[in-house]
Amino acid sequence: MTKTESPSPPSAAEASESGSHFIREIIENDLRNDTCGGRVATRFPPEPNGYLHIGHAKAICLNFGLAEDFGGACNLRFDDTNPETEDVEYVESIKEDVRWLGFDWGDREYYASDYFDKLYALAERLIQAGHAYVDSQDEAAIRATRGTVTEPGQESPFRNRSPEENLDLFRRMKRGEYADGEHVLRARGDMASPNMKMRDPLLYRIRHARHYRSGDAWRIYPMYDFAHPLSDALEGVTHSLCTLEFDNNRELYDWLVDRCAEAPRPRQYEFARLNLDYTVMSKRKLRRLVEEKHVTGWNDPRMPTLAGLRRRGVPPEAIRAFCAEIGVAKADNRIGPDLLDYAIRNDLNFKAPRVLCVLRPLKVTLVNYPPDREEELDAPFWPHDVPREGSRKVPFGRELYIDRNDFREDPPKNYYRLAPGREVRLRHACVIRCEEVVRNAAGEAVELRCAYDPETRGGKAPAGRKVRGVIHWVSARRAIPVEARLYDRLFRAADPERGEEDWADALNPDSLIALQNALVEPSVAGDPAAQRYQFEREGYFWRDPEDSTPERMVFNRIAPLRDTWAKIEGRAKGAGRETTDGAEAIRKVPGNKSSSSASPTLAERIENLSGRERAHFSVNVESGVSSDMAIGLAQKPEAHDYFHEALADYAPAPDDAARANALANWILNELPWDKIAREKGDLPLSPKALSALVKLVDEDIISARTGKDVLAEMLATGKSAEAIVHEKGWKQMTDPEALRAAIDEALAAFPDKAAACRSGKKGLVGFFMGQVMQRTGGAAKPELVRKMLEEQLAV
RNA sequence: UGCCCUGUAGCUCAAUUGGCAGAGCACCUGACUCUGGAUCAGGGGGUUCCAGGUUCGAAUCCUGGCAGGGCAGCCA
Repeated sequence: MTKTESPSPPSAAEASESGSHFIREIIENDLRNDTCGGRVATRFPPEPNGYLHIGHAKAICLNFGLAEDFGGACNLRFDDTNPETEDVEYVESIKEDVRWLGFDWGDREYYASDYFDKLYALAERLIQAGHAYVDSQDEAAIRATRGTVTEPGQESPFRNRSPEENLDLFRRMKRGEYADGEHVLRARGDMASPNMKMRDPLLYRIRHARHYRSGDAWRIYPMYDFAHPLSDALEGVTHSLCTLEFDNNRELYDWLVDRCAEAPRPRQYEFARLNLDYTVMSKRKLRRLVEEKHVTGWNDPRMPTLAGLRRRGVPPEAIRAFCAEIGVAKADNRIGPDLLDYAIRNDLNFKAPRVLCVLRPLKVTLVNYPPDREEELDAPFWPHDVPREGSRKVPFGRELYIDRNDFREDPPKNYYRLAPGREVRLRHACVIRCEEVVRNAAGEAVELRCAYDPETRGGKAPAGRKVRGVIHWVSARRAIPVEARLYDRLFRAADPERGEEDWADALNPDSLIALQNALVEPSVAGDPAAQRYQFEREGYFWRDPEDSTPERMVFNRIAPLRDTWAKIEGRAKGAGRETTDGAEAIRKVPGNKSSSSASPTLAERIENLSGRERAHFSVNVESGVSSDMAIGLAQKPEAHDYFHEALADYAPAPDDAARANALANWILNELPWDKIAREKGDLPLSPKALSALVKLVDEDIISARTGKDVLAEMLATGKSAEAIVHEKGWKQMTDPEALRAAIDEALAAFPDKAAACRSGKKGLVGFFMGQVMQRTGGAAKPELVRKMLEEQLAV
């Protein structure tokens, strides 16, 4: 028999684990352009002050996955720069979790605390270069002078100390001559920067505290913003991936790397962290759940920690598949628990042998079965559609147990399990009919007296006999009593962190249901502790690694099975079983996407112009451009000047409104102002050169589309429009004969699409436009092509 | 109210960089079945946040708005 788990399910193993996303694209680009030293080095940088959770798994899969995909390596680096919160306990748990997920950091296990000497030396260099200073203001003063998000800060009175004095003070800080908080080392940034992170950020603080690794060697400790980028540089990391909230820190990251590291330098990229519905993910909140005993510990099976998921029985492969499934992007996201369940089931379906376990027993006596008789039925471990072999013997006798849920006194419509007078099949056994219900004083069913049909044993069904329901069961005499723990979402609200009312109030009181009287078939008795099963029709289970003993087995439900009956029934009752009440509503609130607030009218926009802009606006209107564009030009002084220079050059008809508009269009819409501003550069194109280009378009020498290509070429090479058009032979094609040929060619190449288009799929005209433009190297006159295409395709 | 990031199907993401708006999950229907599981086949779902503009053609470019998130720890 093959009961052991196979390494990977066929479906999940194929897909590239880290998917395709913007970071992968960046890396591919860097490799192509050789901007990262021809290699890829990443790192996973946890702070050892808490347990890893499934959100970290996303980061781990990303960093290790990318490194592996590109033949690079991923370091495990502990970002341990805060002695007051960190501990080896966490280091150990983190290492265990990463290993468990299946990643190997080889000998690249690093600690920021191991870099303290090097970091200190870099700090001294920064001081000597005048880039950092010792500030002796107290904490409150520093906070008060930092300004706010809308107001600039003020410079510290200590900001202009000499490098010598700074160095002396810093060294004395290091020697421990000062108390906590007396001085700090700050970067000389810009107290007026719109980015708060650049307002002379703190680099070092005094902390008379014992560090779990460096002991009492240091009295000063670097801040994250200092240690992190420089640790990356020290390790030769090329791509430093972190979550979105560090976006603002990137400017500082670059500032430090620019001053302290050589090429190839690391670069930081940010992605959105994972948010899971019905749970919390921040370390502080998780810690609170533990400390207030809402859960039994960091590894409580309900926790989203990797330790919790592991204890629940979730296979690491399922978590990796889940991470691949959710992707990597920059948009905030919330993921429903169904996706994780899906990943777990998908994995376990191929790994977990099926056995029978009755969760809520209800006695069944087979009245026509001999009291002393007992037999062993052969039952395969795997369903027909899982290509694995193996079976076990299941004891069968006169007295059995079935699940209470599989019997209804008063069955609803479409219920096809057991009910008075009804038949079901016992899985792997035979068909029984419920003849009599025995009740206790309260009127509850305590036993069903049933008749079994010997003709139906071993899966045989006498001709014409159709029994829809199949239920699971165990032998009363031979089944093993066990505890089964059913886990559900920890919170009732989809996003418990949202809203100010105490999130602990949203806890789900039924997140753990411990069934003390469950009964499992005896075949599981000798199995290894890590064996996972599917309890048929119930879900995936394994032994709780903490509480299960051979004498008293305790099973955790890893994930339930999909339950379409529950869905049908829930629908019939109107309300679902669970927590959909307020949860769905809460989920929807933030979305409120459509907002149809009107944008300002033209008049209002003109009204809002400053005096100077208004003057420009008038000039523009006079030169013939539309009000809309006149405003646009007026609001962008560079563009305004550029326009008028170009227009002057575009004579001989300066009063020609069409020409002025064309020019304004090009200047406003096509010139890369954004990029110019970003790179603080000049436009590498004279107004005269542009007006020459516009002239070519106006005179129909080239199409507008080609014009854009020409513009790109001009910006790249600095050549004139005429030269480029001449060189590339980009003159516009207007000859109907030639166009006809290109169109026919395109239509012939995609006959099915042409047919689809003729029969009404209008969108395909665009497709054929693209084809023709491609075939003519972009030279065809588009208006003409479209007209001809539309005629030909009769749309 | 300053700066930054982000808005594509119910959810998570694509869309070869301006040329047919797609996939997985979820949902619905059917088939199969000794698991109401799995599998298979099919289906519904879209104002690509909004409004303008450029273009033969815009999810993609431009302008203006709206919404959500982040930033004012001597945390990371």
